[in-house]
Amino acid sequence: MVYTIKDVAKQARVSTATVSRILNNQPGYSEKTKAKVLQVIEELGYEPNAVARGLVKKRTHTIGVLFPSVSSLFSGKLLSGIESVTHAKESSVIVCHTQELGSKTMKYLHLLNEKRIDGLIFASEVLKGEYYDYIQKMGVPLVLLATESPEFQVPYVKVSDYQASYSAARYLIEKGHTKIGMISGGDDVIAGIPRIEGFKQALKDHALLPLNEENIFWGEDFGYKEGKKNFPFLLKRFPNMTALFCASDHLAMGAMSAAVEIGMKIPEDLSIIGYDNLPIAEMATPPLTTVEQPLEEMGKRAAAGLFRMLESGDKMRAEIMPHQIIERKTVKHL
Amino acid sequence: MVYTIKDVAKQARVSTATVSRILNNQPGYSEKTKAKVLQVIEELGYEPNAVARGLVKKRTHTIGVLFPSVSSLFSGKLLSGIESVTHAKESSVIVCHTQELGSKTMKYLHLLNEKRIDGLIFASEVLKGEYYDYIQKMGVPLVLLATESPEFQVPYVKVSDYQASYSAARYLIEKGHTKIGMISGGDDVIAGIPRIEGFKQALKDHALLPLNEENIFWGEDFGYKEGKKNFPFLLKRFPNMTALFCASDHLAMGAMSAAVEIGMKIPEDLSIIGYDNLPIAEMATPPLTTVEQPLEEMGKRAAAGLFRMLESGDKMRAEIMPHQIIERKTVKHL
DNA sequence: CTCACTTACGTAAACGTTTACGTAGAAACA
DNA sequence: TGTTTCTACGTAAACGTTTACGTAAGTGAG
Repeated sequence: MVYTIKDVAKQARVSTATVSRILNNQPGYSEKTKAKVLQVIEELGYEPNAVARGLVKKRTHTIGVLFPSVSSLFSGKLLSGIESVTHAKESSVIVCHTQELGSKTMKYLHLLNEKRIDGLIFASEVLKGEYYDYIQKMGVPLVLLATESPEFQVPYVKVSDYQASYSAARYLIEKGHTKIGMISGGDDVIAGIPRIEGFKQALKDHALLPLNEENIFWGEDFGYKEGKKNFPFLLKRFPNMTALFCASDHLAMGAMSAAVEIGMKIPEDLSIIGYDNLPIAEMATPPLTTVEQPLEEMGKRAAAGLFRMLESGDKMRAEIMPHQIIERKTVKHL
Repeated sequence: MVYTIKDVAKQARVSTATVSRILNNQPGYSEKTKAKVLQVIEELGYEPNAVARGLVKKRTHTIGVLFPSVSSLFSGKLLSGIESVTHAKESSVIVCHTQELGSKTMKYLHLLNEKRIDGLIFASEVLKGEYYDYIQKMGVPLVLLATESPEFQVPYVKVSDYQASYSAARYLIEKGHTKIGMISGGDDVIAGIPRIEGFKQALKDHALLPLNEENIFWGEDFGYKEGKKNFPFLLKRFPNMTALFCASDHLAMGAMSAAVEIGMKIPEDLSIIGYDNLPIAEMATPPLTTVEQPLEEMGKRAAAGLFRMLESGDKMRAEIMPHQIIERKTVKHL
């Protein structure tokens, strides 16, 4: 048997209004009735129905989070951050993994709209016009996480891919490297191009490389297999390379694996630096030097910003999170 | 402006009942009115309010999932499976990460109860009596995932830890090893003890080891650091070990790292087999041989079972999922 | 003692659906 | 033609809350 506010009211010989007031601690009752009502609540094990409450308050205390994939460490860390602040706000999060399929994304958006979520976090994927328009219609606050939108003005939380890549390259240069290669993860506007540009700029600023870009391999995605597959091609094009910047830790792991398979030693024969600082970076042999994105903190910030928008109504502004080089064992000082 | 069923009814000059019938395609209207209503819906961009619907139908099309941690690859894979079948059922999943804190778990349970979720998946943690009792009171179907309950009769989906560990040990034996060590991840009844017992039984069945268990190191948890920290202790106790079974891939990665740091070669000097087959296993250098748990499939099964219970009302029975040895490069044939 | 406030409630409408029940007209049948 | 059975709806209650509004009793000032 699950009880309602009416049962409580009846048992305590008061009206439902009074019970509701006590529950939401608003004024308008004596200490005596409060005690009585609380006692009845305790006895019955009554818990308010958030669905009914949501209906009248037009607030469900639920936010939606859209990820391309939910099973990667990357999403996991972001989600962990989001979830912890959301829970602290007495709310909960509905996760959706779109598998980067537009149709799935739209279907999720409709579902979330029907559920009348309070707000939305859109993570690590590009915000298409179709999505944006629909979210506008939904009328809920939106924040982008680990991505940004050149097209629409939407608050976001991310590190600067350009600057972080610049840092990675400069780090290698400071360690005495001059022949530096890069394996990129794609040509998307968010994480693809800026990382390449940051890398190139660092080399240029130190008057290092020719401009024909034979030292950059443009991959298809950011995965392990891609890194493993593409490393040999890059090496053939650029055989005297002494250091390599990979646009993700997964790519770096793949490249490292390919390198040791052909008998190279890391970091003696080749220095490698990754990007993300996923837990695997620490577990690699040797442990991977990489540039850290504070993923969990980013998730927290995004959620905190969303709740601020919800509560105060004013817009959140973009937050550029600091990145950081995590020095481990894959870069050799020449 | 967000429209309601009343707006649609008014515009289409019918009653809300008719609109509702059309929306839920129940009989009771002509093709002509249906067309008219659908047209109005289209024009207004009306979408039904799932909150109101949930209130009267007493079904929210939302399930809850409780994880100890949401940022591990392990949870990620499980969640991915759960999420995909849940979405196929037009439902959504609320994730909660308890951080293995009892107080947090109870708080989540209350939250989920207030939200009137339809069902609950409880993953990879032991189901305490307190939780079980409360969930019973909630009156929603429950399935355990990657865990089981010796105490209460609750359906679960998992591999047999005992058998999987037995297989791992037997695999090493078949490769000619006789001096086999193990690093365990704890002494809990679910994943700790059974893996140790399976391992011991395999050795016993092949008349291999003495019974004093100096070849087993009982760790505190299943993490990388624990593996790294404990490997040297085990090696000291059991110096002529040629093969090692670790109760998780993370432990194996840690042990591997510790081993190479003291100059050992894998698999020449020591063979290692892990447990889980997380993505990192493939990315390790050398790639880690391990026993696979089909995590994503397990997530799918658990969710599918939960929905079956919801729809048909009958109990789901426990499902033991098959495990499998994934042969990679960390085990040498003696 | 009267008047104005305040306190402590209760009443009932509203939130946006679904659905049991009722009914008018058409169709079918005898 | 009269009776019955469908079909195609409409009416209104119900789901479990919150909250605007009303009101009776108590309190304090003059």
